[in-house]
Amino acid sequence: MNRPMRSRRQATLASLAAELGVSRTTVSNAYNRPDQLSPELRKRVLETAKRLGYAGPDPVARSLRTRKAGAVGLLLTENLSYAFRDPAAVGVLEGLALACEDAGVGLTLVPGSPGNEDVAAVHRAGVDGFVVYSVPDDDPHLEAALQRPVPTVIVDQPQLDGMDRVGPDDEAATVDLANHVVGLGHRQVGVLCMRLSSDRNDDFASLYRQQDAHYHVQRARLAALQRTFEAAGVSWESVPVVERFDHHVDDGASAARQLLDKHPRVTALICTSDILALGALAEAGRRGLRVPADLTITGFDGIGEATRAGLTTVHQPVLEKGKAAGKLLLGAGDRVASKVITLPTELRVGTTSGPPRTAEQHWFGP
Amino acid sequence: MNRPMRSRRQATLASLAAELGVSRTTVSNAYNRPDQLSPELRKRVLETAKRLGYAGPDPVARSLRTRKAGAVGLLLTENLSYAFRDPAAVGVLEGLALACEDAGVGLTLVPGSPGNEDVAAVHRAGVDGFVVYSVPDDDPHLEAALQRPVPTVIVDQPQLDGMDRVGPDDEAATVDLANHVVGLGHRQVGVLCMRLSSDRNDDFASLYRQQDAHYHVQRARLAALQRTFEAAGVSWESVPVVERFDHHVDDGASAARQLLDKHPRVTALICTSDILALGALAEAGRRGLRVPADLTITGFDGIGEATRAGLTTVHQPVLEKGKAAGKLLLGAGDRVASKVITLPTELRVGTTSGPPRTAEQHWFGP
DNA sequence: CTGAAAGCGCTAACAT
DNA sequence: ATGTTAGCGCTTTCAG
Repeated sequence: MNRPMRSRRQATLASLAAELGVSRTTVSNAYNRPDQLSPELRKRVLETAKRLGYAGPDPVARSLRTRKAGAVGLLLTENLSYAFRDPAAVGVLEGLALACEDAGVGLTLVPGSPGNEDVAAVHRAGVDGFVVYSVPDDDPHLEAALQRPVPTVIVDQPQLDGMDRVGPDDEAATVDLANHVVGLGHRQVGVLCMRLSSDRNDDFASLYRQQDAHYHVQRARLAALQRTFEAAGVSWESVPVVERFDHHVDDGASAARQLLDKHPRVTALICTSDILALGALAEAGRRGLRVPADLTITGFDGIGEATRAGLTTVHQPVLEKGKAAGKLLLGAGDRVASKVITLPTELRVGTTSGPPRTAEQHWFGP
Repeated sequence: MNRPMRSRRQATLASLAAELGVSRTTVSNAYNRPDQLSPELRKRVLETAKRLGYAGPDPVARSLRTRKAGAVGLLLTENLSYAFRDPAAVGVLEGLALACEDAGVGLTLVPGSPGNEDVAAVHRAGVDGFVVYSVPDDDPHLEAALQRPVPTVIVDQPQLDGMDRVGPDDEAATVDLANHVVGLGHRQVGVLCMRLSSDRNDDFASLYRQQDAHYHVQRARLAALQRTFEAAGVSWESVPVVERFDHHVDDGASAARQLLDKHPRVTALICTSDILALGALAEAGRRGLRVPADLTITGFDGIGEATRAGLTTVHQPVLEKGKAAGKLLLGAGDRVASKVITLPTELRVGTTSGPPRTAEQHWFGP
C-alpha cells in the first residue's frame, strides 16, 4: 500500500460537519472564508479534519459548483517529442507554466497525437480554456477545442481570423535573416525546413509543396526566403529545400547530408530552426567543411545551445511567448475583440555566417 | 469576441434531452455507450447537440460523478526554470506525458515554488494521483500531496519508506564514474554540485553541508565520490566542492571559475549534472585549458548536448524514468506493497576525460 | 457568525 | 433499447 490506510470511506465535508455538529457551510467557510467564523471554531474544524484524514474540499466537486476548473489546457498536437525536445517549444511551455503559476491555476497537457483523430481527450479535459500551440492549419483537435465553451488562444500557428493569437512576425524576421545572407554575397543557397504537412516527406520539397504547406510558420518563412532571394536575383526554383518530418538534431544532419550530396556547390544552408541548424553544423564537421569559410549555416529561434555554438540565428522570446499566451487566456474575461500579440525578434549574427568561398578558393573536402 | 456567440446559456445534457424529448440517460449513452441505443437515435442526438452548440458532457460534472479526474498531477517544487531548462528533467516530463497519453489522461503541472509555503495548489488540483519529481526531503508540497486520498509516486527523490519510487542507483552509478576518473590517475579533483539545501549557497560546500544535504540525489552522489576517492587514498577533506543554487550552464561556468581560481592544480572536475559540466567546459575553454589534456571534466545524465560535446558522463534513461513513473501511478490500483523501480545507468566515456597532465607538462594557461 | 435549502451537470443502478 | 431515481461533494444565497 503506498498510502496510509484509510478507514472505510474517505471523509467528506458533510461527514466532517456531522462529526463536529456544525453545518456544512461552516466547514466550507473554514477553508474558503476564514473571516466568516471564529478563529476557535476554525481551529476546531481544521483539527478534526486532520484527525479524520480530510484534506480539504474535493477539488472536482468544488469546480463543478464554482464553474471553474482551475486549470488551463495546453494542446500539443505535434507528437510530444517535438514539444519536449526543442528548447524553443519547451520555453513556450515554461512561460505558460509561469503565467499559470502566477494565476494559481494548473496547466494541463492535453494529449492528442498527430493523425490521431481521437479528439476525446480535448472534450474530457477539465479546463477553463485552451492554449493551442503550433498545430497545422486544419487540426481536428483545435476544432474540438473551439467547440468547447471556453476561450482559446493560439500560439504561433495556425493564423485564424478572429482568434486570439501570439507569435512573432515570422515573415519579417526571416526577411532580415535572408538579407544578412544575401548581403554576405551568397547566391547558391539551400534550405532545411521542418514538416510542411502531416504526410511524411523526408526529401526535397517541391515549390508547390512549399506554398501549400499546412503549417503557417514554415510557409511564412519559406515565402520570406523566396521573396528576398528572388529580389536578389536568385530564382527560387533553383534553390533546393529539404524537408524533415521529425525534428531532432539528427534530422538536421541527415537533411544537410541529403542536400549537400546533391548540391555540393551550395555556400549557405538556411535552416528554419536551430535544431536543424545544429544538425547541419554537425554534418558540416563530419564532411570537413569549415564553417563559415566553406559553408554558412543559419538557424531560427535562438535556443541556448545555438548561442553556445555561435550559430547565426533569429532569436525569439519564447518564454515571453508562453507567458503572453497565458496572460491573454487568463485575462480573457469578456473581452469583445480578439487580440493578436506580435513578439519582437532579433537577428543574432554569430560565427557560422560569413562570405561565400570564392570560386578560386581551394576546397578542403574529405 | 474570441468565441462564437452562444445563445444565452450553455446547453447541458438535460436541456438537450428535453429538446429531444428523451431521457438524460439516452443522451449520456449517446456519448458514453454508443451500443446502448439505436444508431438512428444516436445520430439524432448528436445532430441536435451540434445544432445547440453542445460539445458533449461537461468534464467536471462527469469527473465528480465517476470519481475520476482523468488527469495526473506532476508536482515540481523546484522553480520551474529548473524543470524546463534541464533536458534531463524535460525528458522525465516527456516520458510521463507519453505514459499519460497512452492512458488517455491529462497531465497537470501543479505549481509550487520552492520556499513558497502555499500548498493550496496541491489541494485544489483535480487529479487522480501525483507524480512528485525531485523535491527536497522535507517538502511541504509533497506532504500535502500525501494528505490527498490519491496515490503518489516519487521520481528520484526523496527516498521515503513505503512509497512508490522510480530512479537510478545514484550511488552505484557515481562509483563507476569515480572509478573511471581514479583509474585515469586523477588524485587532485574538484566537484561541482547542485543545490544541497533550500538556503542558497553559491560557494564551497563544507563536508557537513554535503552530508546534511536535503536532496537525496546530491547527497548520494557526493557520498559515492567520497567513498571512492578515499578508497584511492584521497582525503575528501581536501577535495573542493562548489555548490550552485541555480542550474544553468552559466552556473556551471561560474562554479568552475570559482573552483579553479582557488585550486588551479586540480586535474579533474566532476560535475553532478551535465548542465554544470557544460558550463565547466565553457569556462575551461575561456581559460585556454585543453580538455582533457589539461583538465578532465565529467557530467551526469547523458543529455543530448552533452553527447554532442563528447562529454564523459553517466547516462540515465530519463524518458523511461518518466514513463515508468506514469505507469506505476496509473496502474497503482489496489496494489498492496509499495514498489521501487531502479533504472539502469551507463557510464559513457567521451572525449573530455583522460589522464592528468603530469607535473613536468607545460601548462598552457592564459 | 451559523444554518437550511437548492442545485452545479452528470452517470449508474435499477427498472421497464 | 430507453426511462426513473438517486446522488457524487461542494458552495452559495438567504434567513436567522
